[in-house]
Amino acid sequence: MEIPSKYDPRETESKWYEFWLKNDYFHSEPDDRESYTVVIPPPNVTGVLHMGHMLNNTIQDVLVRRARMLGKNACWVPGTDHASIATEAKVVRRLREKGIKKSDIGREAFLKHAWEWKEEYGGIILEQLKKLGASCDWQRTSFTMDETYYQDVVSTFIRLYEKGLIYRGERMINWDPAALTALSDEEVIHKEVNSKLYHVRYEIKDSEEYVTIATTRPETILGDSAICIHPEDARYTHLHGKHALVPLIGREIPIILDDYVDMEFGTGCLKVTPAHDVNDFDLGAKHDLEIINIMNPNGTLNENSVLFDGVDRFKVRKQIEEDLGVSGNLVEVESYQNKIGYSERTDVVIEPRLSLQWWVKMDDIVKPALQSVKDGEINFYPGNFVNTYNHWLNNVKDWCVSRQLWWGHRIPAWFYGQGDNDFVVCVAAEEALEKAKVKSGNKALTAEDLKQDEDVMDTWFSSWLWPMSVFNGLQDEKEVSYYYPTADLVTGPDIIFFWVARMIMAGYEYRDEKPFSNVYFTGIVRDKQGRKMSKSLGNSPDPLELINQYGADGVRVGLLLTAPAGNDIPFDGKLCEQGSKFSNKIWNAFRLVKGWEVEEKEQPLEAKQAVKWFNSRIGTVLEEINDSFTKFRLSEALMSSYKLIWDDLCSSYLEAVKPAYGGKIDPQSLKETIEFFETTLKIIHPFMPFLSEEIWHRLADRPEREDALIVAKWPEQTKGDELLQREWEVLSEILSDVKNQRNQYGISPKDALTGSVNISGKLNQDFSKLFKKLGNCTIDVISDGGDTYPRKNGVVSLDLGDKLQEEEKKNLEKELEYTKGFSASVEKKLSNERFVNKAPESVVASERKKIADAEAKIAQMEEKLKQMK
RNA sequence: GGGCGCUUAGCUCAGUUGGUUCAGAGCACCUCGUUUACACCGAGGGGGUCGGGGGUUCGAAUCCCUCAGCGCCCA
Repeated sequence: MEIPSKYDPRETESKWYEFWLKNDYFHSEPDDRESYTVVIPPPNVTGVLHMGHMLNNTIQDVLVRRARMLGKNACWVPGTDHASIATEAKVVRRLREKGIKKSDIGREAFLKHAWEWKEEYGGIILEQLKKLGASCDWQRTSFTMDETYYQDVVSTFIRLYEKGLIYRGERMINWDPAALTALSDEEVIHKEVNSKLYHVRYEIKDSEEYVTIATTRPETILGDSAICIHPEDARYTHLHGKHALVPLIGREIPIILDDYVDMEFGTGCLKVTPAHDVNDFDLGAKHDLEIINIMNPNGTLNENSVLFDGVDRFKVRKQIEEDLGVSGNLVEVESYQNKIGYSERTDVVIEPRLSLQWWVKMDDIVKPALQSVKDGEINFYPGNFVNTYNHWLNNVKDWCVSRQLWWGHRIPAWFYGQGDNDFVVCVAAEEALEKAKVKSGNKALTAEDLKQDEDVMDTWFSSWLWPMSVFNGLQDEKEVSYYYPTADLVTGPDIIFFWVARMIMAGYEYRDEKPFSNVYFTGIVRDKQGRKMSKSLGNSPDPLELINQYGADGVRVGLLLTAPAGNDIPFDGKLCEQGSKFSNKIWNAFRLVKGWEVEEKEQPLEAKQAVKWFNSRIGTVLEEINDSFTKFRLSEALMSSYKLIWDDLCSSYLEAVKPAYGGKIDPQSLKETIEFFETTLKIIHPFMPFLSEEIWHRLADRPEREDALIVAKWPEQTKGDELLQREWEVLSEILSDVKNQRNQYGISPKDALTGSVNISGKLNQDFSKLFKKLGNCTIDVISDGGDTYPRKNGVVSLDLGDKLQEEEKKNLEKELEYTKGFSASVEKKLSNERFVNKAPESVVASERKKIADAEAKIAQMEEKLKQMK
């Protein structure tokens, strides 16, 4: 019987994970049970496990494990995302370190390197999740560039193109000069920065006059096409119809009129640069202005800038400030705060750029997505994200889905000529040729004349198919019709638009059905100071190190203890410590029970009472826990379970049934105790899978596959007996009084005490044996004979001898004062005529009852005090 | 600039439709304790004008207005 007094998770965790894997408990096949499906938010193949993954996947595992125990066919699909930009950037860097340039080796060779990279690093996070206990169906591990998945993405592009939902168009896009690709609006992060507002004057042609504009980007004046003023701006009426000269280069540009200009802002004059600003582009289109593109894709200026061919945009900004100063065109430079767009992936300043790209038309595809959330078909937890969601969908712009990258799903468009419209869209080259012949009317076209679009699609254009494609749902109904719609999605609110909204759109587009019923948005894991955890700050603990230190169970508990849905988690190792202490507590409760020796005898009354009480507690608490789960209040479900085990099972129940030192236990109590233990292990299993499985197998021999805790049946919910529990509370309150007074007067627990206590209502059970056992005291419980829920009146009065009577008197007086105060407050309420007249009858009656109770109590106490004198 | 949300004990948060003295939990803190599962423990204790102000109501942490501070999203 050498069970160590400290629980060591390191010894058990790997053992049980192996066991679960070996017995295939995580694997799901469609059958006649209800399905419960969760798809993992696929981590990037570039990533490493961080605290966010830990939280997110702990939550998923808790939900999945509980669903499995509820008898559902639980299926949690893991996988990874190819992360087009991020991965390509990493591969490019790695190649560069080897002295290889992407453009030199060409597409095919580059992709070979990328795949190698993916094979090397792609599965790291998933492997790490196993340490956490994640019960994913590893046989179903998916990757967004698996062959069938690739086909799905391409066919989706074609499908939407053929439905007229995808089009090719030249528009202003967000250009990432580092990654050399277009980005969608969602991939641009706007940051507030300190910049400068340059006031620059332009000479008016054929006059001595100047007009002054303000700009934060002086380098773009080289691409100016006009100066714009408000038609009603009296200050500039004389300039109508004139021309200005661009400083330094003297190019002539018109002065145009448009009420778009804000007369209040700056000087009321606006320079217009259609090629480099979204608003200017619109203005340019309206006024038919020349579009002068002065920038290369990599962010250097080109020959159209006349002066700075090949020089980087930020260098030019500095240089041109100097040059404008010398030429006398720089009027003023003021410091200025504005928001600048940065690339989410490369963190360089985004360049608005006119470009020919592929777009998804959003206005129709968005409708069912709005509707389903509005109708409650899909529920968000916490619910207030619905507002954010609606706001985005109602204001959404078309989605730029082409990326000038190689790593990803190549756009299935085939060009046969130089015209913007000289292309066909289909999967394969042969088919494309046939289509091209028809479209062009040129029967002589050959395969050599066709050129596939060089670009790939936005990564989110593949991951929006995730809940369907992981079941091969675009190609085969067999599995998808069973697993789809999935049940719960657990993800961060930061990708509500990127991913959640688009999955909903794709779901309705393909299956006319939601992809999931519930979306649980987790918070962000922050450090103690509230900062987001990041590699650069170095404030993130190493998750695997944490698991090593506290055990996976401890970390899981620590993460969930203070994590209501949507709230950020100020992470503190202390929380995990609490988790591991809890593990140890359960472990020692198990040691206690395991150490009991049996003796044939009647079950003592106190044990019977404890059994009845704890059984009732389980009913009540389980109801709370189940309710918390349906509301996705996981931290509350955990806390209820925590208290059920620590307070009710360990502190109360086990103390009540455990045999006296050296004594043995009766068989009935042992049997019932073990059953209770098993029930609590089931309840805690979703949160603490390893420890619970370990003890489960130590409590009994369980050789069969279906005997394991992971597939045990979640406890039936029974109704708790409130009166019974109330009586037990009175018992605890009385014992607490006794202990308190022992403490106060320095009376050893070994000295037996006698005393009495008044209660209102009555106890249906005789607790004398429990008083003796738990408090080493004999207490005369004096009931007032009422029929309400029992309630302790006043402090237990102990026979303490004369010298302690003063103390007791003081207590009694304190209690009396309190009760009088209480009585007075109720009295006051009742003496308020408006209350008596307007409040409901039942409320008034209950107030009257309170008075009556209090007065009886006061009378008792006063009587007692009199006796003491 | 537009939108959403938050402010309750030292910390992190509960507080359902206003109604028992309803101001709670966990942790932290303080005191005591090596009692025979566990010092990763046990017993006990202190601690909040529910951000400020105003209003509605018989009654407000809860509903309304306003001010202050904070957070997030979008432009």
